[in-house]
Amino acid sequence: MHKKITINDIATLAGVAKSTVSRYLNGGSVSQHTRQKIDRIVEEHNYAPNTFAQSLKQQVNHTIGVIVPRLDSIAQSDMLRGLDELNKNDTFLIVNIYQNSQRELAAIKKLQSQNVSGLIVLTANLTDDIREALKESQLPIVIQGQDEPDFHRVILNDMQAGQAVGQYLKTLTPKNVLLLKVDATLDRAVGHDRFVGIDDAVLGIPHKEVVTDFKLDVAKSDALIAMEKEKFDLIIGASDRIVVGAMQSAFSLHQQPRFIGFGKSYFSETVTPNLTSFEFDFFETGKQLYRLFLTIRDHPQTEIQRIVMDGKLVVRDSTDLM
Amino acid sequence: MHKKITINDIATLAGVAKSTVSRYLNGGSVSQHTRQKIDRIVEEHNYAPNTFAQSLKQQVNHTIGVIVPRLDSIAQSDMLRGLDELNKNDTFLIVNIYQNSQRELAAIKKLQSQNVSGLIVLTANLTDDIREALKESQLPIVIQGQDEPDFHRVILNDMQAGQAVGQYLKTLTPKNVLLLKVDATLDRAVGHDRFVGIDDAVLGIPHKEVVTDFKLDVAKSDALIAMEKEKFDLIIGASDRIVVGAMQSAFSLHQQPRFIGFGKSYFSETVTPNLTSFEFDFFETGKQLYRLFLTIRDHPQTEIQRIVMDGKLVVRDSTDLM
DNA sequence: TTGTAAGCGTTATCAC
DNA sequence: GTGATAACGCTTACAA
Repeated sequence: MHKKITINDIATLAGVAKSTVSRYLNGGSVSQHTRQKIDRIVEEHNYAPNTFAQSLKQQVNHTIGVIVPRLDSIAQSDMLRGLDELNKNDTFLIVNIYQNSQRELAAIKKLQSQNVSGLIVLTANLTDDIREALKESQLPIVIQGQDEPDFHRVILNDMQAGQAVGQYLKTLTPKNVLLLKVDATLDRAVGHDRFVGIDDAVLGIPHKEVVTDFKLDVAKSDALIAMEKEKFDLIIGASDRIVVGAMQSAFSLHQQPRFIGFGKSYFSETVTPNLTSFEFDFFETGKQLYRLFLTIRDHPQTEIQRIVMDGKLVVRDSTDLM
Repeated sequence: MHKKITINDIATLAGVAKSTVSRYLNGGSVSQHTRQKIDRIVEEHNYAPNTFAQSLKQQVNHTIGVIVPRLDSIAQSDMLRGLDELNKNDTFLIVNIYQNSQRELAAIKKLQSQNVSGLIVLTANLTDDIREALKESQLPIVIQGQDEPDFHRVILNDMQAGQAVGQYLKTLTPKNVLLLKVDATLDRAVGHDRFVGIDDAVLGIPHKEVVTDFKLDVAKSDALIAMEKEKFDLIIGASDRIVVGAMQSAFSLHQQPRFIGFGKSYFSETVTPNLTSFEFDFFETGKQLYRLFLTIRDHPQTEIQRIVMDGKLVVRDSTDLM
């Protein structure tokens, strides 16, 4: 209702100097008497400090830019939840760049011009431009995704993931395995690292490899083509979404192979049968990111940190039912 | 690398007054000569204005607080995408309140103290506290969700949704219908409005009503109990998630009823069979929200606006296949 | 075209 | 315990 009240207004209303009000607000020593007067006024007018003036004066602010590649993913929203979980005094300025590196570059620039006090980048793949822009920045920065040697980072142990799935695969004694991969040059962690252990495990087992795409439709039709030619009793996809595509193709072909996915998605427990999947704890990953960020913000000289998050295989009906 | 440079530094480096630099930056008249000098310096030092000082001076800023009830929902992320789509100069400060009204109240307070220039609230249900806090605020505010008469708002036409599903339902000539509702006192739009047309349509058709919960597990077990007692050939749920729960129960009972959901979710096209669902265009809803916000921000005296978004029934395999 | 100076709301220093 | 006063970086009359 009332116009925004300032420290100055309070001072005149209380008949004191603004510096006294400031002291009052910041817990300095104030006499009983003035304290009460100011108390009343602050209460009544619902005073809130002007954060711009504060930031300007104090030369610090508690806004952290968070760049996310997308929002419609459980991985991203869980990581954000992890950030929120540990947050006390910071404000996260979340920018969705819609998996577009142009937008990402623009976001970095814009966030810097907004004087954020640091950057948490959840995007996996840094282009040269972006890597450059981040390096030039004097801000504390933490990234999540690929294993970039020049940055403080929290990464997922995709190697371990592949090993675990490889081990498990053997216990299923499949007759013919279909591997749905993605282009390793676009996403090394997923396209390459995740499959090292699996490639090992399928040696000696009949199998076929198809390079497909993260999109559901593409994966679905690529899988369909492969499954029409020969029959598989185990299908492993580079991501849950890819596997769901394959499931739909299987359904339409009246086939019932077993399935293994990766990631942790909205799907694993809603598709039928529920999907066996190697899952990472993105919530915990978010917390680690924030901890790491605080560390390097408060100790700028810290040497480059690299935190690796392990995951675990969650066995559900898609490999268990039949 | 370099410490942050200010307008003052540029001025001394260029040997001019800082007001000249300011004029240069804001497109005022500057001579060829000085322009070039300043150009060089700005370029070289990668000058970016201090937004705090700017906002402090200009008494305006372009940060809009956006309160979302959750992030792991296609509805929310599509609305946010709608906001981004139309955005030119604003910065959205997104706060996830995790469907917790305590957090929501805190978020409103915090955003105000951060001097945002307005609020876009995507939460459906306002508690008295929150309604109060929003009313007291002198900021431009737009809400999405329930039909709150005192606020500028964009709402979904849940009445129309129910009518459309009711119409369609009749064409399916079901023998026995299961309606999975939610508590109307908690969410009137979903619990009540969505079912008006459906309740009409099932008059004269055998049917059963169960009040369940938005959570997948709860819906699943509530559906299971009902489905064990009698057999249904059509199941309608208040949300897609609820229907997915029912689908899983049907699967485990080896039943194959038809299904209709509401909302637009990550599930509709990943479950098998794909789900027939009444869908709203949340992307468009987000755009409308932003348009409405700009209108009321720029014309504070505008009378209360109410925008209604229609949706449409998308028929997929879950009612079509058998 | 350019410079001087005041002021945005806050904090901090330093006399009183 | 209190109150001038300067300063943070920027914009904006107004004067030169």
